[in-house]
Amino acid sequence: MSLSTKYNPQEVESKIYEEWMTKGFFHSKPNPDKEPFTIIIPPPNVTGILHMGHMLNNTIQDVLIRKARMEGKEACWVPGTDHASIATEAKVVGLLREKGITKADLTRDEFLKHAHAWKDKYGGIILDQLKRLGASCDWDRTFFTMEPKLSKAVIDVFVRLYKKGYIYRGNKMVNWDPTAQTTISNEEVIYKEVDAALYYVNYKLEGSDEFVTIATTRPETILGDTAICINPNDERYQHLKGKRAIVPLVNRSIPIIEDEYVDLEFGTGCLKVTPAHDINDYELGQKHNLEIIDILNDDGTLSEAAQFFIGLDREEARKSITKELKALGILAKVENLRHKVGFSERNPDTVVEPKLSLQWYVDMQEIVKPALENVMNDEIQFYPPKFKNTYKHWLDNIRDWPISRQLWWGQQIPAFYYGENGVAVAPTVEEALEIARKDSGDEKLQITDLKQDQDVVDTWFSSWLVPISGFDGFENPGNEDIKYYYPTSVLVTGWDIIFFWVARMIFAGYEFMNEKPFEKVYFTGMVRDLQRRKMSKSLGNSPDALGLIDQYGADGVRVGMLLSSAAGNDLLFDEKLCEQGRNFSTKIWNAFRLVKNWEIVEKPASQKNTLAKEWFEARYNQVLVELEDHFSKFRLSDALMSVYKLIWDDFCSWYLEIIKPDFGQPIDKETYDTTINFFEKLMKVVHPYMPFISEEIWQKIEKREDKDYLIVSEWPEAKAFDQQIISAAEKSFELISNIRNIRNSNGISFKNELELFAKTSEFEEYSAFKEIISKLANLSSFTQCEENPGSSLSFTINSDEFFIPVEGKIDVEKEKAELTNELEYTKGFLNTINKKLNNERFVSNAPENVVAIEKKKQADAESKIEMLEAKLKELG
RNA sequence: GGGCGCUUAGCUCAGUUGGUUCAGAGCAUCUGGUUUACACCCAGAGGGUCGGGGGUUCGAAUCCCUCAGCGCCCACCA
Repeated sequence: MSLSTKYNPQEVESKIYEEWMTKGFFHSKPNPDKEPFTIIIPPPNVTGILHMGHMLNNTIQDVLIRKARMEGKEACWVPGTDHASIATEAKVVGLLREKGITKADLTRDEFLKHAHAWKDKYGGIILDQLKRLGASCDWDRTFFTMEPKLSKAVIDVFVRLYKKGYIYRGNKMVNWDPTAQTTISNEEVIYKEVDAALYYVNYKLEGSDEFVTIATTRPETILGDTAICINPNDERYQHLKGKRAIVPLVNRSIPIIEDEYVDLEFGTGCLKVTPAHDINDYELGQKHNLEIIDILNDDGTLSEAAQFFIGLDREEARKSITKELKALGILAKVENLRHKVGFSERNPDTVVEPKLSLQWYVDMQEIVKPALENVMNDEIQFYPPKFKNTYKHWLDNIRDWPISRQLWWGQQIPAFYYGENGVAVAPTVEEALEIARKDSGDEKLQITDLKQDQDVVDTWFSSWLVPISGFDGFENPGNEDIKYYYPTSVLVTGWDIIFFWVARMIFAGYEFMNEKPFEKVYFTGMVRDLQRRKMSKSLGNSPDALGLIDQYGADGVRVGMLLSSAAGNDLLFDEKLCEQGRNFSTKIWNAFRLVKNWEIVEKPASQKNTLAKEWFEARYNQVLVELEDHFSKFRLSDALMSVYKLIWDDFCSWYLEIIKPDFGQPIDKETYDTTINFFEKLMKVVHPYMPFISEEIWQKIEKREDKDYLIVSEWPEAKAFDQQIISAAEKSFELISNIRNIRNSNGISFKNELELFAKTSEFEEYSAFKEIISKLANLSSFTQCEENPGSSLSFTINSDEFFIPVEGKIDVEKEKAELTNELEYTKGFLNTINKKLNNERFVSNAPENVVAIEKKKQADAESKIEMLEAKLKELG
């Protein structure tokens, strides 16, 4: 079989993925003979396209799932997409606008028709992109959070929690996104520092020519003022107590109230109170029984209630009113102020407006309890554990969850209103009718008398259920899937959604299944650029994910991403890492090509080859143990690095170089077979990281049976290994390196054979590797000696001395300088050891073995000094 | 304002219970090498008083205190 000189990832990857799919290797079903290993994907937005964050996150999941599959577990990775109500609705609204259609012109059904059409056409592209990455998801199980079954679960859960008293409707201050025109939760508000202005405005006191100056960042809200507040302890304003002031422009008379909430230091110490447009003002208003004047429409323009600037946007109104106040001569001054302003997560340019409104809430007080406890006691383990703190802090301060959204794309809230104040919460209108009739005692109520709530629930109110609803655990609580796969094994997600999603899934798990949703949570970091900036479209610093795969191959990109990403750490993405990944593919391919092209001959293996095989076998098993340790701690980068070095350094640089026949010579069959077997073993351990090239080589090694694919092969089990041969080999390799170093620093070409003499008590050990050393260091002889054979370069390893005779071709002065350096260093080293050993307290307190080690170091250093001095003397 | 975390080589980071896994890795840099699997390569080298200071200890990158710088989360002053 001939192998192409160049490895072509594009061609190989699509072919291999196709084969895996056809053979159904990704599909999982409950198998009582196997241990389940389950991952639920963090469902990407249905409108999304693959970005770096997805690539990192899903590569990690794929590594874990592939390893589990090879370990003989029933590996099930459930993919899906999230309907992402705000994001998707915004997208559809935007597209309709381009066609000249506004949402207001459409009925709910018409709008949803458009939305579904768009989703069917473009939604889920991201899932195909994940296939390019090599994601081995069970695609037969793909879910969509708005598909009928999952939506039904959402509705049922709503009703269930309502009946339990956990869901209520309340009129409170909420965060309002005027662009999307919906409520959003606290978690969806992003605070950013902005440069703003602080306006000082004079309010006339009622029945007087005096005035009081307030400071505000939002002069447009003056129109909704219903009080001025001072701190009762403020010496400056004692005279204002009990008086009233006049709101400029609207000429409303408002009370001057007192509250210690007011900060004496800030502004003038006089606070204007607008209960409709600020959370703190609202609370003041409640406390002091103030009127609430809402001067804004839902879209952020000024309402009739404002009296002035009606229909003008908030920002515009601010400018206009400032002008007006200035004209009236009551704008005392304007200062620059840098302060934090809340923006909408989904519309990053939109300032969130506090707004009083009637919304549905989940009461979190009870539901949170088991969720906190079971993370703190590690029943659910966080990697890295530092996120337990963040989690606890949030849960300790948790507030009720506003779940209604003024959108159409999502699950409509199953609340039906009738009569004056009647509300019936039920999954269907028919059931609601029954409840309504019973509650109201009015048997004549008809379906047409019921009006369903127009809002939908928060997207997270559906995604918090996916570990359960993904296995149909609500409608079919006892089904085989949910019994077998739940709780899932590990959740892999970014720490940025720890509150949005992770915490809420934990609540849901305990609330609805009475069991955790997952055993472990692996938090990935954010992918950033080299300047630590977040990847973003506007910065243009986000590489094209698919472009990277085209360029470096999926394997290359996967390796590139995982080379430097410890759990919880942000990944500073550098395309060079992908290059390194691609180079690794090429390296593996070339090594395979080398071996495959050897001519094979029936003859006994040389001692050198046998030794090399024994050593590599041991080394391989040693690395397997390392790997298990890394994997058990989710150190995926370390595990990858172990494999990388095993293949590149141990296998290619040492093993293959040792057994490589001279040019044009054949190799003995036994060594060849073993080497091919090593390839199989190496492809297994690299497979989770580089699924494509490993499978390709696996298939090229020999003709395989139909089901004999690497993806479903057995993960190798670490066997007991010979530690002795490893350390002996390491000694020999060090010797080889030393000789190479001598060649290098003295300009002796590798082509010149050298003689090597050793003055050591362990000559037997070295000479076992004689053939190997001679080959890799190009020696003509390697013999034991008692004394320096003369005109030699020499070096030591531990206390063994080695000599290489060179016929006057070396630089004596340079050699002398090097020796002197080393002598000085060793003397200094000995000095510190002597100090330690002369310290009575050290000798009497430190454990025996530690003292013994120091004594050995002392002896070694002493003999080394002796030797170095002798050498220097010899050189003159 | 409350909380969490970080600071180790030029860069990105490991370093678990204080001592032989202790000063490491990868990348980058430098030197040398190419008719022989691979320049997407091979061989080799240099580089850090572990942020500063103090303490505990026979012994500290590791534990404690303190200072400085950085990052993040939460709350939020109009």
